[in-house]
Amino acid sequence: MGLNAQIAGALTEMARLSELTGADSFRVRAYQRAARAFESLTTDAGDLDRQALLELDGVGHKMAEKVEHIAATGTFPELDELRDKTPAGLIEVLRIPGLGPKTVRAIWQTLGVESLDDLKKSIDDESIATVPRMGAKTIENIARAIDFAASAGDRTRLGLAAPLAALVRERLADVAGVKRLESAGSLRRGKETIGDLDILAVCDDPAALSQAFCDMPGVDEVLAHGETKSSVRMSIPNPRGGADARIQVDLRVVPEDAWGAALMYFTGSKEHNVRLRERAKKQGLTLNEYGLFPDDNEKEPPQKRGVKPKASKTEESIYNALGLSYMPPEIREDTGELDLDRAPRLIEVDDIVSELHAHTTASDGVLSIEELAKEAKSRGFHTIAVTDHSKSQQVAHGLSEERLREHIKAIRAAKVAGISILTGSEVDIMPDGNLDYDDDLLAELDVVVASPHWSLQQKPDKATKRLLKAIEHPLVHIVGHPTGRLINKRGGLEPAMNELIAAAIEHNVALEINCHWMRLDLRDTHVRAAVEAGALIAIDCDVHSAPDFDNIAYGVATGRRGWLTPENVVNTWTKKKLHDWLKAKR
DNA sequence: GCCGTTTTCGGCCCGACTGTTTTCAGTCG
Repeated sequence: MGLNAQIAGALTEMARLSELTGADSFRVRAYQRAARAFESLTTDAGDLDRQALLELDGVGHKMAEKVEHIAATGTFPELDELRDKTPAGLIEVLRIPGLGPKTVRAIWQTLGVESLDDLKKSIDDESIATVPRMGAKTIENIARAIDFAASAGDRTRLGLAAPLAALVRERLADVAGVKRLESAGSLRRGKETIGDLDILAVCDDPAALSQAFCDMPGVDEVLAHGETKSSVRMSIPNPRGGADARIQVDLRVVPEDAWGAALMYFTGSKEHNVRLRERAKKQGLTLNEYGLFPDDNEKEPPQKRGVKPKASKTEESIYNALGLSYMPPEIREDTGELDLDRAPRLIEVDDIVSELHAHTTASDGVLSIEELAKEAKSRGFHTIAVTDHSKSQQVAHGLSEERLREHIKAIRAAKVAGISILTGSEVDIMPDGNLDYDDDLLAELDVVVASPHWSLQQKPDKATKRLLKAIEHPLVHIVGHPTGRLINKRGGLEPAMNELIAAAIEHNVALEINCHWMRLDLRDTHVRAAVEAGALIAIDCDVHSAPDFDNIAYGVATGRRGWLTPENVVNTWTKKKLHDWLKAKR
């Protein structure tokens, strides 16, 4: 684990433990905010002096001192003190949906519950009923929430959540009187994993919509069933067989006039919304999910008193009324976007006109060279590169030198009208940083994508050297999925990303955003660092079959989360510009 | 614990829903 992650982890733990011991909520929020600053920090915190630490959002003198402690010792005195006082098992109890710090604290102090197992026992022997405000219904809900947490497991990956959300919207769109329907939440912000799905609707007959929602196939539990809000739990079939994943889906029906305010509110992020409401307040306004209103300090909310909002119908009108330009959902994370005079023109799916990382039946793909090229052509691309695996990837039928030479001939012979087919390889970066083919063979290829596939548990300094060596190689164009992580499965390499980015700029190499929803590698925070430094980015689908081209949406979303604009993305370039860049390395 | 174009102290976003109560505490987003 890198230092930044370690700092973020320690501060998050501090926040959780503080909640459990009854610290005031503003102090808890301060720890959470500082933790987020280090989560998204792309320089190594160890390289920052006191002054630089203080410049981070949400870091003051006391926090900086604690951070320096963590860097030196892995912990800090206040955290150690709280760890001594608080059972470690309570953190997992806190993760059960519906159980907050107050309740966990109560069952801990009155019953001595110190872990999830203790909690289950207290339900079984009914001792939990002696805790204040603990009625039969609450106990029943806790029991169900424990089961749900066990079966839901990790957050759902974007590539599984997005199709499910589309399916839900499709079903609801058939209900009479539905006028608007949109996914909100972290799905709309394009996060790599999703906690629960939020669907927002406008409908003439909210009751019918809500009923249809709760009656959908796949719903196995209804949590709430009202006119404006309904919640269900449903299963996502596992594409590889085995146990289904479960996810909570919320439907909210809102008034048409408040659509923009509601969409903004339910899209989040929470931190972004908090900042917006603070900003509104400073301007003598108040912002809620019904609109932006004049702040008259009345207790009753303005919309209930018939006060006319300054803005509410569209998100753009609300941002404008606050003196801001429209913010694309992907950057609404309170990581500096609210300081912008104008939001950048972010990369879009339609900007992508080439694919430089694709496999055929020669290694582990299912398409022939021609089929691949035709599919790419149908997506409006001017160029497709055929980059099958290199020889070390034996499980993927990686190509020996001889087979690659034959393959090059076959690729050159293939013709599909209207698209350039380039020869290439996704060549393994060996653990020592050498490549899997000799230079004279690599020099024959139009495109070289160098990727790490194994030995992915190397120490950070070794991983950095390994990847730097590949970047410095004069024949390499692109470094594919640079960390090799698999979301929710494998952490992958943790190289010093800033060094890689600096080297990539120096050696005119593009770093890949691999679009597969299990990878999304580079991840959003890495992209942000690359964008700030001005590095080239390749957004590629790592195509193995035709539907893989659709993963482009996830890669583009990841780019947008990193504030990526089209100019530095090689896949947006014209054919001439792209081919000139490739040839410059030959 | 952070922060300052009203403030170096005294604020720190807003509302819905649920379940427990009988006027509200806790959780969530």
